[in-house]
Amino acid sequence: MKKGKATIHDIAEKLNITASTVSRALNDNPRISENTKKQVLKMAKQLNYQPNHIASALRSGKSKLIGVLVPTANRNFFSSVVRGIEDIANELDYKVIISQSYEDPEKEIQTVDALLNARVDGIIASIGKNTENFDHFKKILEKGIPLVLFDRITNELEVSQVVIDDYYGAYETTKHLIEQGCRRIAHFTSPKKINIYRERLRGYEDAIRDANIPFDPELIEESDMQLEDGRSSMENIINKGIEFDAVFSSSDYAVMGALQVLREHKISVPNQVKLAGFGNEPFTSFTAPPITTVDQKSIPMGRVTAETFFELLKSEDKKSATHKTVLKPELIIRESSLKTN
Amino acid sequence: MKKGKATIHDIAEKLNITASTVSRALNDNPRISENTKKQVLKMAKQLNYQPNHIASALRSGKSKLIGVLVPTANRNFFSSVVRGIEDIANELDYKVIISQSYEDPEKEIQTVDALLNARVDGIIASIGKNTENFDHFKKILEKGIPLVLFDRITNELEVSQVVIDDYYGAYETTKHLIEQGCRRIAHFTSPKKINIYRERLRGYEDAIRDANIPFDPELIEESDMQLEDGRSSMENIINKGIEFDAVFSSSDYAVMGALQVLREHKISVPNQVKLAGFGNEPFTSFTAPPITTVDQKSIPMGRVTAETFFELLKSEDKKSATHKTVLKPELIIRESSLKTN
DNA sequence: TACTTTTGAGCAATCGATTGCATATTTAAA
DNA sequence: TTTAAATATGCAATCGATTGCTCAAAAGTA
Repeated sequence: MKKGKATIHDIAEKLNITASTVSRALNDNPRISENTKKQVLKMAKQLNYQPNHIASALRSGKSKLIGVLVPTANRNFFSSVVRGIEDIANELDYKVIISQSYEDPEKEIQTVDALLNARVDGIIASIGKNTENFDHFKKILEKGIPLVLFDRITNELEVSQVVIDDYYGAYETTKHLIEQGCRRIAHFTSPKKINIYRERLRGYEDAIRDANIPFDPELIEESDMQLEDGRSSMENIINKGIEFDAVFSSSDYAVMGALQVLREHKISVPNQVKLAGFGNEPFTSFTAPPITTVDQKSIPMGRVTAETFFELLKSEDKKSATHKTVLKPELIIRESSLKTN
Repeated sequence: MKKGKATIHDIAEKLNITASTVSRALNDNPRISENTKKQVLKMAKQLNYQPNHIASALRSGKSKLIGVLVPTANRNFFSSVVRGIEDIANELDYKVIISQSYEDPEKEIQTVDALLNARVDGIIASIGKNTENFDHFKKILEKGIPLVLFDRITNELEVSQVVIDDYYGAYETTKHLIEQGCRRIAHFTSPKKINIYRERLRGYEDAIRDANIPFDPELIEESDMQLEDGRSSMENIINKGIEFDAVFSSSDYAVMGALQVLREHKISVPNQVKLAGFGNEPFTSFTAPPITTVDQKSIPMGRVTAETFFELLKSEDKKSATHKTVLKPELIIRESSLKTN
């Protein structure tokens, strides 16, 4: 029984062959006879041999580890994407290392470094919302290490990316609100320069214009989009006496804040004001009334991201293997946005 | 610039010393002179040296990797614990590998094996609710690999564990409902033989008895505790015509289901029936009315679990370093359980 | 029978860092 | 001045698996 770990050398010794032969047999190398392979496999089982991935990683340069970098692990969207990634990675015998940037650019840089140090075979990331310099991501690319971005992306990098069609999601949502009779739709967005909010705003604007409704900048509220921010935004609009009959928020949390404030002001949803959010956070279906929102397809996004990643990993020419996938989000219509006959 | 990666040998060559000296210098070994250390550090920076953790792991037998096994990564409670673990692990230069068992005992076994194969330095796990055989965990212990369990534990294993005081949480919640005037409190629980539901049931029963309220088995509903299950349980009770004035559910999801059904039956919460859940899932504060629940201290639990883990890792004698931490949960009282004057 | 191929395995170097055991150089003590 | 004790490095093996190159034996060809 020894110290517990059997190595290829132990197998080799028992069988009176060399470790190289054992290694080749285990890797099903055609240069080894069937007979030898059979014996090796049998002995491996008998000795309860477990390959040492670390040794193999050192020699082969492949760690079978993927680094996943998300702003925070405990947000439903991100943890669901991680789940999707892990689903696929495990099927292919890869392990997922998870790290968080906490939306802090400094920490994001360190974390990328740490992942690189851990010798991951590649990185999947969603960019923190305060990140404006992308040198740390460029560094990954320069090292020839596969990189795939999802959801929070940037155009400054030539990388594979997986996103949902934020523009479409926002356009459809806004259109839906208009169809329900709304003409003065407030929009909550973020001043942050990240793709998702920008695209959603664009979708909102276009839908408004296409319906020949004048765009009123007074109806746009910028904030950090947390629940509290949504509350303030709503209060702002109400206090300024701005006329509005709907709120379309780029974040479910912010729209939740709006709902609370409306309740407090005894403004009825959806009778007087209709609401829609974005993200399909679990809670949106549990509120009273349930909130209309846009599903971001988080688990599929994780799976597609992982698939994109492994394609890239296999490809010879990283450059030309770069491509962008756009998933269609789904408008989930619930009571908060429905016309009350 | 070479191929990009500088090794200790490159540093050694430039400085006309040996790799051993460089290695010692980088590890701040007292046997190396301050002067040499300074030079090595300087050259390391100059060559942009990044230590190869894989090589170090192979030689030292320490991978600086922790395996974290959870039923599913995208449940708020688990992802928050993972976040807490990651917080601490990162401070100590450890990386976290995450894997999921999907509540499937078979998959759980495979996953443990995979983590062991990845040569993690230790494992932190929460047991799947269908797991009844613990041999795979015993195997971890037999190999002398540190193991810490959190939340979903078992008494069949002599390991360090971190849990909340489920009994206390349930007792306090039930007591609170009684204080609000309830006498016929239904309890939703699971038939699964796992510690958390058993303890919560015990807390419920004791609180009832201590208040001299007769225990009525008709008020106990067993299910898998998902939202749909909560709905059925509530329907059951209503349809059977069982008298009740409160529901205390061991799961927030199930109590959410109950709330929906009560709404549909036009039974007013908290006027006619009071509600309390367990878990403090984010949505519970967003419902109408907001739901009273028990906070499980997920992020602290993650941090404490990680701390327990690292203590164990450092300790010489794994056996005696085994200990159990019990965190106090917090009853979060919200409108759903409050007496309406 | 003599010569070329094919097949199956072994040898030894390698991946990069670590570490027990020398060894050389100083410094301190006798 | 001689010897003992520190101090600073070097040497070489090691962790376990992989792989280019070499070589012997068996099979095929002329």
